[in-house]
Amino acid sequence: MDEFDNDPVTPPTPAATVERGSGISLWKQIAEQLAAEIADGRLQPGARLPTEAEMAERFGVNRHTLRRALAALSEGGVVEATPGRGTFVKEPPIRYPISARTRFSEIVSGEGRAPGGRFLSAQREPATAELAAALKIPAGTELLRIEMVREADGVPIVCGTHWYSAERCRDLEFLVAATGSVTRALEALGLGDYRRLETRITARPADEQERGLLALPAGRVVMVVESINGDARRTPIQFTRSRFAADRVQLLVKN
Amino acid sequence: MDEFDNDPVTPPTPAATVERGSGISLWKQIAEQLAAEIADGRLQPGARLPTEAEMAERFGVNRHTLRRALAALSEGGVVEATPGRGTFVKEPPIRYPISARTRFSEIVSGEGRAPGGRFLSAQREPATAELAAALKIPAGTELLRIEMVREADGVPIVCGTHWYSAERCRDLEFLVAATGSVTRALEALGLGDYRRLETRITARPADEQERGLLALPAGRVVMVVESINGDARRTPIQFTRSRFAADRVQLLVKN
DNA sequence: CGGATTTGTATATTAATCTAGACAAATAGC
DNA sequence: GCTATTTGTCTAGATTAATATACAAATCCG
Repeated sequence: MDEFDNDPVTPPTPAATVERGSGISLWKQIAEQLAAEIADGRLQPGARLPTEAEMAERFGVNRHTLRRALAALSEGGVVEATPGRGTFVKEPPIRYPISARTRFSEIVSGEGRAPGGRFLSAQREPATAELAAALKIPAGTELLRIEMVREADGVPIVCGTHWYSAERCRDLEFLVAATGSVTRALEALGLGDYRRLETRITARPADEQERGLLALPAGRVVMVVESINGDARRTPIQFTRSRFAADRVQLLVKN
Repeated sequence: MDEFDNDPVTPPTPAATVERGSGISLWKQIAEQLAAEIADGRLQPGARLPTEAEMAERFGVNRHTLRRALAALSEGGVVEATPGRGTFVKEPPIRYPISARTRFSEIVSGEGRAPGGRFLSAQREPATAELAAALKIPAGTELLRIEMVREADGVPIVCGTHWYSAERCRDLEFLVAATGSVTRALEALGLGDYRRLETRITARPADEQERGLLALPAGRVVMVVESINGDARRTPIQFTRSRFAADRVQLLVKN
């Protein structure tokens, strides 16, 4: 038998200990410990961490030291703090593949989250030169413009503008409102099999309207994804400009 | 193709870099890097490290910082520094099993090192009470006392005193001197199959004589191993008191 | 609205880490 | 033995990490 046997001399501490003078700074030790708790699921995404004061006491450390640990985690996008509310484990970004056949609800479901969305507005307007070129139609042709916000588990992910050549889908706006799904509305019109023909991606700070729609604090970034979608014969039928909340989505391009 | 391709933009530095403000102190980073070099064989046991000044420059830190890294390694028994000579990668301790059949030369050979030894002296003396009890003979019986030092790769490992009951092996001392091996000398006397009957282990600081024989600096420790060895019929024929240099040997007791 | 809670920010102080330079002590080679 | 080299030790100062308080600002709840 071992001299130390199995005697539980050390109390079964819930592992909230740091070691001073070890060559690893306290904030780093704390950050690693919290990151581990998040990584192995003891702290679920969306969960609220104890208050800074509580954790500082738990680790036996000053609140400022603990805050530096949180700052490191926040830097790495692992947690997010909001004044007055607390610090929360960040939801992992949705992995959003940009492929020929890309459907929001399928992707979100595939990530184990509940897809949703809001229909904002629909109106008719003439095609600008850019839209006309993208859709290969004469400039000034009347288009149907639809504004939408799409959500996962109730949090907005992307707001987007869709333009349809109006003559090809006269009742689309009503169908979208009725079914709540662009995909299903298009299916009803026999255009269910649309596919991406071209996609352009860029990014910039979210403007005020986007921050409102996506519930983003100031300074956050949106990824702007413009795509031209066509039917089975690769004829352009739709142009979309979507703005994804960059810290909630990771666009995935397979090569 | 990746945007960064395989262009070797960063020069092929021999990995002597440290990161400031990373939450890990410089000395720790250096210690870990050196330990890695030793662990993966880039620095062989016995090899001399560059001078402190050189390494300090290589890592871009002050000599004191580097010294703290070396202190940590020295603490862990990974390196050893001697003034005026340099800092050396420590030889790993010989694993020395204490079993019924324990032969120095076999053990050292088994560790891939060259066994050796020096015969120091032989004299006859009467048995003390302790020796008499161990060998189960009357107190005062004349014993043969032999002093030896045994080495591995030329570095002394253990100095030992052996007592034999003189009448059973009158010419042993000459045979040992001639063959250089206790084992072979005993074999010549038909006592080759001696085995450990009992072993007692303790430790203490090395005295002056031991430090001389084992080339130990002041303050080092010897493990004192007393064993009673017997013949095939378990009759005691030999008592030994060996002093192992504690930092060169690891005694191994299998259970 | 108003109070309680919680994160954010500022300032000052103490402790740990790193730097700088000088010199002593041991070793090796001539 | 003498000199150069290398590790050991000391003192002093600069930089970074951590602590201690205090208060502002945002959020939540009744």
